[in-house]
Amino acid sequence: MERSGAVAALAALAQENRLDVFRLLVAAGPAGLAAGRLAAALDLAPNTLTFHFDRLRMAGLVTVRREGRSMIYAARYETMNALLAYLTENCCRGAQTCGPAVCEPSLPARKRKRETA
Amino acid sequence: MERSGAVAALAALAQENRLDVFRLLVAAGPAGLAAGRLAAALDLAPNTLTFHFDRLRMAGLVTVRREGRSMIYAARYETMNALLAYLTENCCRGAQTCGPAVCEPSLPARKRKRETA
DNA sequence: CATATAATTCTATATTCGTTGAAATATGGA
DNA sequence: TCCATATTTCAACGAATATAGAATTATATG
Repeated sequence: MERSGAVAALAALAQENRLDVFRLLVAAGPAGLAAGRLAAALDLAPNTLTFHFDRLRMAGLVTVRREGRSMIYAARYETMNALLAYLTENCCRGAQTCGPAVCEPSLPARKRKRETA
Repeated sequence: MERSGAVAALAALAQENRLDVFRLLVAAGPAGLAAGRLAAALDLAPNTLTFHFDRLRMAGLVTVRREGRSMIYAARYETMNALLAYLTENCCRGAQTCGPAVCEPSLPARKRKRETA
């Protein structure tokens, strides 16, 4: 990730409602959540939410897919991890002290190629 | 760290010049850098830089101290790490897959209580 | 087709942001 | 004290941001 992409992602997350949206999507995992459900959960007007979704999407932090009448938004872990990598790039250069700082779905242990159980 | 603090830190970093400033400070370590040196390095007007320093300082991302005629700015790793922790909080809940995501000075291996060498 | 649901688009508006230029403050040295 | 250096403060301005209201598009169902 380069600087402009990092700034875009940071700006997208630098807003209370969007940060809430993104955290809910991260917690929701790859299945994502319908726009309406998020609107209800966060008590936001649907058009306001659309505005915020656009920001998140332009920053590459979420994806959308249509499912019937609903639009399902889901977190893009790849971008999130690239951002974390960019932010920690200048820290403890070369030392292993710094963890990889990765973000993965919260509830992945279902259909994975058997590991840890 | 709570949401408002995270938003403040994200907003502070969500600007090209400020992100550059912060990364240079992170790379510079606890010794920090004089405002003038950063102004020269980034080719920014001194008053513009003051504006950005204020944002970073209000977000708790940097500290200042006077040294002669110069103002020395330094990164606050503590806040940076709290932000990283907040961002990765909802990721792979409970799994060790996610690293600790910490940010420490780049060149610390000098006066530490002997470890790893 | 008519209607309800889900979400988006468009327009407007108050607020905040980033930069600039001029003036002011603080420190150190002759 | 006088002057240069280092940085901040103040005022102004165009640009971007976040929200709200009204109208529109898309999908499903009777």
